[in-house]
Amino acid sequence: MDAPPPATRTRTRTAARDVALLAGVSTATVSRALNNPEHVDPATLERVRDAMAKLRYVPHGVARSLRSQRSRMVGAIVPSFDYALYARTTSALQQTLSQHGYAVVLAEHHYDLAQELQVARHLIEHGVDAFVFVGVEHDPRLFALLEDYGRPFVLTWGVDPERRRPCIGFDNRAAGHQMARHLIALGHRRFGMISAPLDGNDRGRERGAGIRAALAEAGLALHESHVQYAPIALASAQEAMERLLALPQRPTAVLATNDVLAVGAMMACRAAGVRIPQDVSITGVDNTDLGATQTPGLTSVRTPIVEIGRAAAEQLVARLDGREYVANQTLPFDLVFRGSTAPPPQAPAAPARSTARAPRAKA
Amino acid sequence: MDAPPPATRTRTRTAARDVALLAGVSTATVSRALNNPEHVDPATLERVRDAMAKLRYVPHGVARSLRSQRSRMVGAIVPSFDYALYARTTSALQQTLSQHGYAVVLAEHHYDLAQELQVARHLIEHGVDAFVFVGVEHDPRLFALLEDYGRPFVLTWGVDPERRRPCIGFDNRAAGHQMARHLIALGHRRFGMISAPLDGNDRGRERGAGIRAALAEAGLALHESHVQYAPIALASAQEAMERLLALPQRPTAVLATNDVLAVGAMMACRAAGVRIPQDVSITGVDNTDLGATQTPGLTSVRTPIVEIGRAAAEQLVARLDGREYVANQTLPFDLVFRGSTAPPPQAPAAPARSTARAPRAKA
DNA sequence: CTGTTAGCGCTTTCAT
DNA sequence: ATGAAAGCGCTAACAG
Repeated sequence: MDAPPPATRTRTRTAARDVALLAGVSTATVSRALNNPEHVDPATLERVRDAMAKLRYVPHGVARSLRSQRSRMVGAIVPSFDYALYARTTSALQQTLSQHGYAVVLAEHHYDLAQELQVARHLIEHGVDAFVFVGVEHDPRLFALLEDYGRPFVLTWGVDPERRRPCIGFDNRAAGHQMARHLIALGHRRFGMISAPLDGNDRGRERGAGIRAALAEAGLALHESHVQYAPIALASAQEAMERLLALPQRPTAVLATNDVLAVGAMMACRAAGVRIPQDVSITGVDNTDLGATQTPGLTSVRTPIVEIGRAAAEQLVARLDGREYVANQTLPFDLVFRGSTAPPPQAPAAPARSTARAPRAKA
Repeated sequence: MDAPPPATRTRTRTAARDVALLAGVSTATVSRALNNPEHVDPATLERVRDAMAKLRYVPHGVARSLRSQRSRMVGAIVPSFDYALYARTTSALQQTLSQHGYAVVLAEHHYDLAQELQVARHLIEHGVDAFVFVGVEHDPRLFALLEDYGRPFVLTWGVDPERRRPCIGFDNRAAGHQMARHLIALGHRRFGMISAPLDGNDRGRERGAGIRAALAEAGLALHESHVQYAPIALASAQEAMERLLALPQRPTAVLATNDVLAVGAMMACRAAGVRIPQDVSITGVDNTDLGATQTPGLTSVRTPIVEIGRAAAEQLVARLDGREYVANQTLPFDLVFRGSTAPPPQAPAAPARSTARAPRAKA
């Protein structure tokens, strides 16, 4: 229970004026020494720099921002940091931006697009120059706000097929589609799906859509009772899988729209004594360490987690500098096959349409 | 390959002056309506608020910062976001700060205390009001800098025994100590340790020290060949464990100073056909999902990941508001026992000092 | 190449 | 309760 003095910023810090005085120049020259050293006489430059060093001068970025209309801060608004994914993307973003002298202001919206709008407003108020968002779909008022305040932004983790706005991501639908194809090729015919709630999550929705499309193309039904929605957390995914396991026509393969959900499903199987992959195959998306280290390892989609962050940073820096940039980037992904997928218990090797049942040994 | 116009902040945004004009008041009153509404006549207040709404006025935080000497931004400088831990703490920090109108500026230093100093300097330049750091130990110049610029800060994830600076964390040494005690109590006598590199990581160092102390107190040796240092990543931990497994006197229990290292060790065991816990027990620290979901589950220490972030935010807000605050908080932790620990292969139930070997069945 | 001047948008005395 | 005026620290525009 300490009773400290209120946090006051006492002694005024050394300002450009102090440096100017010591170096015998004007503040304008101090400013130039910092921002356009090539326009300063080498001898003068040295005097100024000496003075800066002597006084340990740190420019007042806030004053600079007010005058120059640029804060050199970028807002990163992500759904959540609980899922390690966005933390890693943000880390890459931060590292790259930092190399260019930009700072990252962080905010979460917890899959609430209305809150995302609020948060963006706050960050504009705080003065950020540009934004990175996750997902392609947002509140129209968000785009209006960004337009109003002339803030460049880039959408990540998805692609806008119509290329209306700058996007850096990959084709989530294709990812779901390919994973479903993999299981179909293994001989599965009875599927379950564990999806993140669709609200405010276009990545999950696209992945699910890809899965549904692949099954439909193969003439396979995915009854809604075989689709479970669960918040992105192990416990809720586990419960979702329990419901799937309790189904009369239990699926032989369960596709989760991300690794956390998939691992939650694996936990449910372990608890229920259901063997993976002998009794049921499970797949995730994102290829996280969480999935890769399971026993058996989780078959997943390797998504460009770090590349997205880096590319987003580079695009924004280019734009803020008025340079050319590639507005839409579709990055590659690929499937990583591990032990969690195998042919179904009674695998119909033949491309039968019905739930055929021909006994077959598994690898 | 788009060639866009340079990102210009065109049309000057609506400022307090515009609101004042529309409401028929001065900018001073607009300011008061925002910051001291109780000092404004209710009727006037309403007019001003209407005008703000009509113009969708968003205050210019940068200008406000320059004038008021407070940016309402807090810098969070963490070692890395790759280890999900700090992301979760930062998430809690951000949520709490956000409720009080503060934004979080994020930076990593990758366990380089010199870079941490640099980064802090940058964030001061960007104008943050206060800082959160991870760990108790830092470059003395960092503290000098913070002192110079009058920036309050709180150190997290550790405790300063001498209570010289505000700290919110837990006793890492005790955590390591208790975990080692657990394994000793199970009958283990030959130990290995996988530690994060000690440089710039006082949490790891303290945990290791606690482990060493517990072993020493039990009269057990921990030869340096049985201590492996590995960067906090699965692959390097796996290699470290491989070295431990190759030892002539292979340990029956391996203590890792965090969950990532422990899981890496588990991977090495699986690859080598070494059974957990029958052949070797493994423990981690931090009780992450990564460890909890392994087969068998990882015995670990539940650390106050979220509480640290929340408490740090609350302390800083209190300080910045000039309110009282608790400078030093030691939060509790506890051990979580899972399947990765069991008595050693040939457990000497008796408190033997030598590497006795009496056959014994395991649970 | 360098200095002078003005002012970014806000808050804050100091009057009234 | 409200307004006028000053100025936070810097950079941009313009002279010279």
